[in-house]
Amino acid sequence: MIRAVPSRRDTIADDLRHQISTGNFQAGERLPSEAELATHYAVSTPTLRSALALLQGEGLVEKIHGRGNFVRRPYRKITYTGGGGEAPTWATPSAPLHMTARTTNLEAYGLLAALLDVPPRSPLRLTEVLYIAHEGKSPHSLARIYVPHDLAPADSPVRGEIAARAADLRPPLAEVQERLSARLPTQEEATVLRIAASLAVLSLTRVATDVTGRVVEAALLVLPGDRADALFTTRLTTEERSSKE
Amino acid sequence: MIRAVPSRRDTIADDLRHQISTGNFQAGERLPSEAELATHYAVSTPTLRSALALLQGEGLVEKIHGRGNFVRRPYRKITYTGGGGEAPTWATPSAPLHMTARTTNLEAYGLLAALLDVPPRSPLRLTEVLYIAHEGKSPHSLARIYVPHDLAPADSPVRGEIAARAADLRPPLAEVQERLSARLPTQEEATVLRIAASLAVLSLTRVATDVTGRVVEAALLVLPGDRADALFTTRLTTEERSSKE
DNA sequence: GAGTGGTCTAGACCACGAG
DNA sequence: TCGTGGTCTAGACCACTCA
Repeated sequence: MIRAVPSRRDTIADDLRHQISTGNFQAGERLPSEAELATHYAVSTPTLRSALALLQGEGLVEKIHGRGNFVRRPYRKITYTGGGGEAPTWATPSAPLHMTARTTNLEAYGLLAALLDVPPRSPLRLTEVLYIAHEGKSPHSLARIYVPHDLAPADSPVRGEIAARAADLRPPLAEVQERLSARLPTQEEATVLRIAASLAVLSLTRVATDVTGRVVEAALLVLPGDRADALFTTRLTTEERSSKE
Repeated sequence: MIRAVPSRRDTIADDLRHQISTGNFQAGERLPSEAELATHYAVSTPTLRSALALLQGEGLVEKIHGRGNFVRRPYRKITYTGGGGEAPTWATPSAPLHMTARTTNLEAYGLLAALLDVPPRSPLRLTEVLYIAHEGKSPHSLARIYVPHDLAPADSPVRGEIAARAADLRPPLAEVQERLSARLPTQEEATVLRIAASLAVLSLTRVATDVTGRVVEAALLVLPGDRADALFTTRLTTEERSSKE
């Protein structure tokens, strides 16, 4: 099942990976131009570019049009902590992420209406908050949070962290559903996050319901696969254990 | 930020997508050969192939070397249900998945040792069960489950479902940790699952601990992003709600 | 304007699958 | 053997970035 003759693309990608991992190419450094690399490896530019595309998909290399190919800094892996209730949505190992937020009011339609469990015919007024997390200068992840307009705080300033969303003046949460899938980013997401279109993202949809059964928040999160993962911890109560059969 | 002039690749991909969605190309059907398509769209073969690669990454098209490009059947989306305790790991909407399993004994090393929380120097004897779920004839997803050898059932036959793993003769579970990330498949995974190397997979690592704190199971699951997602439901108890500040 | 990556061409030759 | 996809070439021309 394994190719007897590895393709030139793979050979080149392996070599570049090795050179990056050994520090021959430093993090943040610009690689030689594609033309130079193609000459060095004695391949044509399309072949070399396909090798770079592999590294790009792994998040090792970032291409910037008109400037060059850059070795990405090793990531601080950020862990999204699921389970809704407890405090920190983001477990940040060292440096905190900087968030920018933009608030918009709109009406529920299509997917949003389904998420918020409102009839699509009688649209609900929503407050959308678009968060872009930054790690240093480069964007890290993306979150769109929708809250029914009457539950949104009257003032909607930029807030320091995603966890500090309007969770205070509402009935307590009763249930949080989080659905995760892996996919490639949309073109828009790839542009905003400055990631390759071939880098997988973790797409997370979170719906929070309060004790009255009303959906009080829906969130769409996009976490690039090379710098974020999600962790769910379930502690089983004795009742659950015994009901397991 | 949006390209004013869409590339030929995108134009062709859009057209093929449209033809597939309108049933002009039926599910399971073979597309015209790449040479024919290239002629039809008046582009060169590499350009046409890059358009097909997009559809492949979306799971709409399956390439089979020497045979052609085939329209994939629409997927039954399978939902992996997290949270460990409750019964069904897989929520299967209609047709159940068929599982094949292979049991091996080996020793914990590297990643496995870390997962099972044993010192890497004194390797632990493990039983590995490799599951491949099939939907009809084509592979669906992949699971590798590791259990300490002394906890594995003496007989290790092929079992009907993944949930029926050795969970009966052990101390009850106390905690389940599930870590999810999005990435591209390894070459091996792509081969086994017959998916494109560019189709994102959901990678799930599950570690179950019993009441004594011992790791009794580690599982590595690979769920292709086009046919599976994961769902976590958290019901908040009153204590958790009140401790939220 | 110089240098970079982005897209595309019009072929060539190789590897795989089925008859 | 024949038709398919897989890989690769050696350019061309366009678009973006920066000085």
